[in-house]
Amino acid sequence: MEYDFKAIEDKWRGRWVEQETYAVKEDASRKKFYVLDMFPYPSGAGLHVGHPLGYIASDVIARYKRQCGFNVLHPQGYDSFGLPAEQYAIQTGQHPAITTERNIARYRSQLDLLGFSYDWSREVRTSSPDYYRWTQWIFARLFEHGYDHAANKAVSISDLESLFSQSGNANLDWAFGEDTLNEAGQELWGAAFDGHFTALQWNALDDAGRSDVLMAYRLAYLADSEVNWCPALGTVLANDEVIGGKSERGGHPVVRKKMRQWMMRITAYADRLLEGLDAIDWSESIKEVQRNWIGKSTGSQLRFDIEGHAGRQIEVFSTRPDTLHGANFLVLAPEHDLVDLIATADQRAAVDAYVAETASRSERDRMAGDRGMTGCFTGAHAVHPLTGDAMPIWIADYVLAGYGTGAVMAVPAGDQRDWEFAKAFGLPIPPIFEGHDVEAGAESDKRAVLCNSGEWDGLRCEEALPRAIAETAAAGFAEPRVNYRLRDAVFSRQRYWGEPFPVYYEGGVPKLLEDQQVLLPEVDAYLPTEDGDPPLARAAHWNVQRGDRMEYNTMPGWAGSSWYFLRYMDPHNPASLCDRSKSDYWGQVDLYVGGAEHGTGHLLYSRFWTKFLYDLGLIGFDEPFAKMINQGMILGRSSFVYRVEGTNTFVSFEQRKAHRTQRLHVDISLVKNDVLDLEGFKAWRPEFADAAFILDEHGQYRCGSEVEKMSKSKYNVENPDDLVERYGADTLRCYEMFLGPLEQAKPWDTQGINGVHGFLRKLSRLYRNAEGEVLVHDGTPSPEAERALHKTIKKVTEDLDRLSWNTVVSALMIGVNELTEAGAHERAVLQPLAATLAPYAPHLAEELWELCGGSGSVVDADWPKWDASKLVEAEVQYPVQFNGKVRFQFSVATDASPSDVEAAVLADERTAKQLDGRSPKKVIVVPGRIINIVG
RNA sequence: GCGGGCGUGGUGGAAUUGGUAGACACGCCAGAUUUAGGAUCUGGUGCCGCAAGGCGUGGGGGUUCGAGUCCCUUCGCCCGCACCA
Repeated sequence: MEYDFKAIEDKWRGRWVEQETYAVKEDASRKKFYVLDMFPYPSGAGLHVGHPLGYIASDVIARYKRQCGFNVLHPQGYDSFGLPAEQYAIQTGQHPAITTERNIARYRSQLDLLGFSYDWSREVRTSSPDYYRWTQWIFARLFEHGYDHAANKAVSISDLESLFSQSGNANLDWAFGEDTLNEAGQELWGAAFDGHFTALQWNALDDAGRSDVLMAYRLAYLADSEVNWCPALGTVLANDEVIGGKSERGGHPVVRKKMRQWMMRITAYADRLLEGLDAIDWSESIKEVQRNWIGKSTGSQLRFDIEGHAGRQIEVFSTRPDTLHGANFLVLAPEHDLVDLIATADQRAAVDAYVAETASRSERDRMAGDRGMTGCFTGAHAVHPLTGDAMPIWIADYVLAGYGTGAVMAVPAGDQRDWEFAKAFGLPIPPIFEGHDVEAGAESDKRAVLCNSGEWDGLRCEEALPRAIAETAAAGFAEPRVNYRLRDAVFSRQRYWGEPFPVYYEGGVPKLLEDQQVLLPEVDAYLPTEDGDPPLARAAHWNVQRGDRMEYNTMPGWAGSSWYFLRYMDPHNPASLCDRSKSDYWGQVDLYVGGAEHGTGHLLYSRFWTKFLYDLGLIGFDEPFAKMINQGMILGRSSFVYRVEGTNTFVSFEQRKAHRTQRLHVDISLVKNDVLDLEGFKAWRPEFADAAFILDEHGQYRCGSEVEKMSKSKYNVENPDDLVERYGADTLRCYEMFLGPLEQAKPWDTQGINGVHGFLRKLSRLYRNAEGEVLVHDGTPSPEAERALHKTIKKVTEDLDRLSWNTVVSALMIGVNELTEAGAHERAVLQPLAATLAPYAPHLAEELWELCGGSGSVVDADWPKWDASKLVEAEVQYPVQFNGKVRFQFSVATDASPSDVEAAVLADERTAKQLDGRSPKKVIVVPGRIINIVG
């Protein structure tokens, strides 16, 4: 056999393990390259052909860069804490560690089949105590740090304590959140301090009081917050784990509930997370998702007095204070604190009814899309700060309680929603833009020129806005303000299978427990206790290690995945999470490959933790992933049969319309070219054993088909193990890359794999014929063979440099086709060809490299360089256009100058024929490309 | 509604800075070979036309000697966010 892929792949897989081919070490004399895959959650289902796509792509680049002389770090590991293993544990009593271990073993065996160049000695697992020890350590540092906006970095809480004891909290610009304090803390903050305290007051506080105050400054803090509680899963979910009111995993209902939770003050980093996006090479769509998620808006916070409520004011955030002259009413969210206070007697019943109605229908209606404007007048009025005019105060559910201050100043001439509200309730629309027809809709164009706006008349937004922000602030009724949509992240989960917190409580005060590692305890069941405490509360000897009790919650799935890329650099370090010398050497991930579904989760949190670790001086860079590529999904091609209703008769695709039919998925292994294997179908499932068929004119049963997501229930899953068995790993690797651009979603088509398999076979035949005789010899290659080789090297190199994985396979195919035609069997050609093939088909490349007498492993073979002089042909063929249409081909010496070419082509008889007596107006010669004659 | 992306043969796709549109494959057609296997080899294959030639990158318009590529406009599809003040 000329291409015995099975023997070849077994042989080299074994050698690589034996010789530790893929182990890497730091080497200061060499340039590094770090290629990383998003590590998988080891699910029980195993891999389908879609999963390895990104791994193959990153492996190709890792191997290419290594051949180019880089010291390449290309590790793999497992995100092994998570819900499915826990769910399985609840059902079966099986410890999640055992399930996880088994799934990892299965994953590993499947990955090993594909010939990846991972350095497995660096494997990490987030659920291993040696790993989560450092996740806990990072948490502890977050607990011990706050964020100083003046210094624009994380700063130690102990520094803050000494500042407090010297001068209270005056003049500090640290990130804090008074609204997330617990009751005692809010009491202290509001009643005792009114937001400000002196050194004297601070020094007089007891341990619990100080803890309450400091909590408002910590980056990891405890707060009574509204959380997404999922009763079915018995746990809290982060916002990005809730989709349309249902849990992302399992689709269970989620409700809002107030709970005391650990939180992460990611909002402190909002600005840096936003700015950092400009410096990284990610897809515009993911950057945009993150920008939207952070949702920064700049403007003013304005205060409006309320008629008849001296001392009370309504605070409003606006990005367009320059339109203040057009504001003629206020709108509060129905949940706003002041609604109850200001509603007048005659409007109270209506207000109460509207508030109740909003509360009851909020969930479902929020999803319903556009509803008409609803709202209700409170009867109260505010005072316009510039004109003193009375402004009616309304409530409406288009104003969200959770954003800004939960109140807006309505400018119907400038905001479409305000305009619609004004129209719906017959409120006036004061014009504030020159030439604007207020009946036609709001003026959203920022280039519109203001009028009826006092000193700002004649200005556009660009000039008026900064003045408005400054002047309203100077006038004393507003302050410049930046608002974010980003919320702090909930960091507690009521689960078993996650990192335990290194925290105990003493008199209700949380303290770090760090002189020994807090390990995940054994429990008798993986469910909450009868009191509703999380599963960890069941652990009898564990739950009081110090103080009164341990923290029973565990950390969310994203904790371990927020820093794993660092641990690969120094995976076994017992003294620190990653030695600074190692992280300085390996640095940022140069290429990160993974799915796009983590835009607001993993990819935001890991940026946040990276910036924090940078602030602490633990690493020297503050963005983890310099460049990222998101692979598209590989879709399955499902096949369908059509059962005539109420019978066991199946009708072929074309004739199905003549019957009332039911469409059923059929296993794709029973279908070839849309034609059903009838006997196979009958044997597939018992109920089809006596199936009858209505066939088409060729006597065949033709199936319908559709491209959908791969899933077991659709019987359209292609399994990589089977394909490796039939075609070999090298074929599968090449084929997955050949399918199309990596980032694009594309359907899987098993038939196409034959073409790629044939290519590798044809390539093998250059080296060894069907009888197994070696054809490689030391003769001098023909110019055609050399040209084919160097053309291929050039194309493959350039394509890999621009990460165009799919076109590389085409280039190799063309090269092999040309070399076959040229009968090239010379070592001088075939040895570099093997090196060029190595990133895509490493097993076969090793075999052929060895066969050519190459030294060492092809993995370390120098990447071949193309020789431009070998590419030059004596003559160039020019397509000759007349008025833009190609009429004939014209050969001319390569070294002819453009004017020589012009003269030669004009002298050609075919040119005369095309011109038919006319004289050319213009002749364009693009050297090496094209000739265009106008005339 | 807003944001991002994409529309090229029967299919996946190629065309990197404007320079022969459809490379490379799949599929299909024809032939060869082979005691039917999901094998191999050769040739053909965008559309119309016998041909010369014409038409062709969702549609319309423009810039240019030349447009899949740039500009304007319009239609359709996919993804994300969704009343963010």
